Amino acid sequence: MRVTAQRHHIYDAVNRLRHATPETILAEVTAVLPGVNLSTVYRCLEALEAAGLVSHTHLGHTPLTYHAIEDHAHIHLVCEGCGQVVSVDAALAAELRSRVAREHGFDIDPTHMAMAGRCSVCRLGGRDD
Amino acid sequence: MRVTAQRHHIYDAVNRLRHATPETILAEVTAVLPGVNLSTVYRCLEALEAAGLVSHTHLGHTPLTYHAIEDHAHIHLVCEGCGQVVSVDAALAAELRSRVAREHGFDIDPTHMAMAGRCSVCRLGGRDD
DNA sequence: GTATATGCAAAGGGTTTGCACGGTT
DNA sequence: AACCGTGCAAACCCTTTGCATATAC
Repeated sequence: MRVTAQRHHIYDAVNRLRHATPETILAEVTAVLPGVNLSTVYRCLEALEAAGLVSHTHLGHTPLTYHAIEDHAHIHLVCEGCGQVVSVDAALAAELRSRVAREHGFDIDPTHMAMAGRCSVCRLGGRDD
Repeated sequence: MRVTAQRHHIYDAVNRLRHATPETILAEVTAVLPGVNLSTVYRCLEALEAAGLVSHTHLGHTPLTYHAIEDHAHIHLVCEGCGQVVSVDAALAAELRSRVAREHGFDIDPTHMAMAGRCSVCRLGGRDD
């Protein structure tokens, strides 16, 4: 894998940002490397992911989010009320994982897609949307 | 809520199809009601959902899928190898739900977003994608 | 009769692709 | 020198929106 300035800075941006989207990564990288293109960001992220250096999570309605591999061991909870993203320990899904594996032979990765729900504030506040 | 032929047929199509997407619903409805428009499908689904008659699930890379409310009590597992969608009882996530509720005050709806993973076939077959 | 749904066409957001140029190895 | 990565522009897919017409109430 070739080392280019773009890949380097994109990798750095992912490590620096929380819930980094291609757009926020582009903004971050452009500050130090003007002229970078969005499609380059997409292609670099793909390459970095194939190389096992970053990974992505689907949050739902928003664009894909990327994060460093080490940050990966949590489940993302997206509040349908306020959109807030809460991260919780992936170990909380251990029992679900083992039961699904046992009963259905399916190996779940609970970190790859967020789970929807309602945060405490929206739940108590009765916020509908 | 007004009862129109479109809404009626779209509702029927959702009840008939599995993992109904707006496109597959359109095809189904067009067969019996030619000239229906995709945007009508989207708007009707929105109305039916607001009325509590259908609900939708995010499967990941694919378009939204709609289903009848009664069918709703399962978690969708999407295999990253073959794309297969497996449905399992939502009760399997009961412990995860209560722990997250207790520890984070967050009320998870495990049915709204699918969970990614690998089905038994792809796991054993070592399929990468 | 009036408010709401529909069809159509166009726009929108996120992501992917084709191609020629430039940079890494 | 060969190949891979980049910038640019256009295309792509899914979804939403504006507007005039048609329809349910």
